[in-house]
Amino acid sequence: MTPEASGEVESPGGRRRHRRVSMVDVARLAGVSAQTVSRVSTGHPGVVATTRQQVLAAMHQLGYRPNSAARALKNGEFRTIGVIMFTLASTGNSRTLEAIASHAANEGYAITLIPVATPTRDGVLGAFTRLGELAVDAVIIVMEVHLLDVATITLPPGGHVVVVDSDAGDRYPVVDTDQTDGARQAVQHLLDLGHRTVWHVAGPPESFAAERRAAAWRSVLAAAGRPVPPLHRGDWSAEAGYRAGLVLADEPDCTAVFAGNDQMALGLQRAFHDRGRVVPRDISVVGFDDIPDSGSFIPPLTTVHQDFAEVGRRCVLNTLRQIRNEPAEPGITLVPTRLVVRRSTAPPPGPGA
Amino acid sequence: MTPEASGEVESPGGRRRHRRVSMVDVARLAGVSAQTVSRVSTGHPGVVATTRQQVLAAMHQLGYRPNSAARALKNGEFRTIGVIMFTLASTGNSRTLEAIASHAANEGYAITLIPVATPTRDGVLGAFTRLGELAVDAVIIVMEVHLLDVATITLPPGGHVVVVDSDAGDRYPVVDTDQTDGARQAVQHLLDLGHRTVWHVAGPPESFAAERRAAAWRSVLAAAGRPVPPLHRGDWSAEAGYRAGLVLADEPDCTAVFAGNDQMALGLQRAFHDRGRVVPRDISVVGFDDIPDSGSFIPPLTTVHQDFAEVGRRCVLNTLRQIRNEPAEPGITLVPTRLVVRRSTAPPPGPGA
DNA sequence: ACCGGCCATGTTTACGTAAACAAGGTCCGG
DNA sequence: CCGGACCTTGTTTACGTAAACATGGCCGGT
Repeated sequence: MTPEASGEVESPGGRRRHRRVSMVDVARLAGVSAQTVSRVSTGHPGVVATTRQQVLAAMHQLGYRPNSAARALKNGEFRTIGVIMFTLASTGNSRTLEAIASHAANEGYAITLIPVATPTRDGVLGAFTRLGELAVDAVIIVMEVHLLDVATITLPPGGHVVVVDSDAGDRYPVVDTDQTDGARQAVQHLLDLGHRTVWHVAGPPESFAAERRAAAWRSVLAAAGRPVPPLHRGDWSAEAGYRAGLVLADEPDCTAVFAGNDQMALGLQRAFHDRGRVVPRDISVVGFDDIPDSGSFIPPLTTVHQDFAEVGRRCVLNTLRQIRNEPAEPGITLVPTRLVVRRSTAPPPGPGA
Repeated sequence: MTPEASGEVESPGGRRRHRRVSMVDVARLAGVSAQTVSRVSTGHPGVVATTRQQVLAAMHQLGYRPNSAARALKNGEFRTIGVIMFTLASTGNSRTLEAIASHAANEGYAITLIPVATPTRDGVLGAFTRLGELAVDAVIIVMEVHLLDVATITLPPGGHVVVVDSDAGDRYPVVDTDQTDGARQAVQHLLDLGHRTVWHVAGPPESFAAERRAAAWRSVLAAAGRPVPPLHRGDWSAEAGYRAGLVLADEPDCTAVFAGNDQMALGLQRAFHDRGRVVPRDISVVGFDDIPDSGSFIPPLTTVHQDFAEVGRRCVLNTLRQIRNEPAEPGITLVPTRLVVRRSTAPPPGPGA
């Protein structure tokens, strides 16, 4: 409650820009040189214990904090990783970001978030242009949309880039969920239950993830010699899933649907409910993502669990390897998925029902 | 990593240490002084057009990018805002962060994300300790949990702080959704439909938002002279809502429930569905947040819409005012809410059912 | 005891930028 | 035709830190 508890060297003239405490101030108080303060500050060995204590005491008394700008200028590194994201609205992106941030923090790195508000080519290029002058040592690009070829983008400083959820050829390391295997598990699960085939409501065609899941769906059906029903498209939203569901509900031989994500699965379930098609008795639904709510859908959704935390962890790992000039995992790092079976899937209705 | 300080590995065969292009390099190429390059770089007036063109050409040719560390050191400002968040898992936090990031970007500020992984007192204090050396001009604290009094926290550099969704007394400016009015609208809507009273499933007691919503719920009922049913608690999760719903479904005179957020409302709906209580015929449900999925719940959820984008905008506004030493909006800035009526609410069942 | 080496600490310097000051040129009025 | 205001460009300096180099004291071996 006291606005100024311990009156310090703070200028009494009001809110005047009080100069920060620097190493020189600490050095003067401790009776040593600035270099010794630097050694203590960086944990450098070769400072005798008594001196170290004096310096630490002086630091504490003055409230000394290292100036990261000066450090960055001197060392040529910012201990900061830039993260470029198109939106935080999707569960996947925000969970990945959270994992990136916390793992980076563990390694002593801060995260600078670079939002690309408008997912247009110009918006992206503008962000990359400004990137060069950003105080970052490396960049993680979370690009779920292939608006432009990542390989054509100008390099950020130092050329340290890791790409998530995208396709960068072999130019940059890529970390991604194993979309293909996840979709395979989903479709296989439905086939194993006895469904003749599986319908698919895919995400938008500009999404890499949507394309991979759709391709896997097609290939599993083809491999099993099953007919491939017409593909339905949504935009990841529950509303789009609902619209697709209204159409699918009228397809008499549609008994199993693999939705591109959980939100569209939610819309599907509502459409089937509205049309009187009971899930899973009449029709089975599988989602993708395993968002926290999906266990509380009506009925609880069988879905493919994505390990966003692991994706974030591997991103940071790869990024730090690049920064340290260690060999990064080349090519693409795939994070495995896991099918979570709940209550939205069942064998198809018997023919003599 | 070995802590040995010998690590001066300057491998001559390896790739050259590609030193960054500085103003001096540009100056040399353009045949001017470094100061002139600086003037062009900062858009300073007083450089004749022909000279400016030469400098710009040289910059372009060399791929010059200003070194933000040197700028920060010189100017004493980083053009960066730190954002402290406890979790990105909640819709509200990630949407708020996104709005903060995009508005800050519009003003030429970057966002540094500071995650507090463990919401313990030590975790928080640790984050604040490290804060002092972070390259930020101001800090926005999104603290939905009152683990410790914000007022007791040591000041970040410059003392520029804006708090979201919390209670900082009058020490720092606060921006928050108008929780009280939102909850009032929800409860009033149910009373207006003819319900005798409204039950409430609140968020955890350590959440400011949960407490405000519960208090408003109580006060509206009291003002209307209605009985106040026992309070149920959840942890914001759909699963907690489900558990509360199983209990409430057995309360014969429970015809209307106000859930502390949409996810708990989702759980409530599933519990009522499992218990054969039809929403909204037998029982009405109102949520809070208006997450994108809530329009696709079964039935579509009536809920209180929060304008997270506006919260983020006001945060940045207030923060920049502080940085610029302009008078900030004092006290608390409340962002209004809006009731979105969908299909989970209806008049109570008639007595002669 | 002497010398060489090692250890703790001090001094110098450079990182890239931009404010402050300096210098040279132009132009206009008197 | 000269003085001074103004305009463009150059030079100096400082921001805070840490590597590189310098210094001086202590200790052990011969």
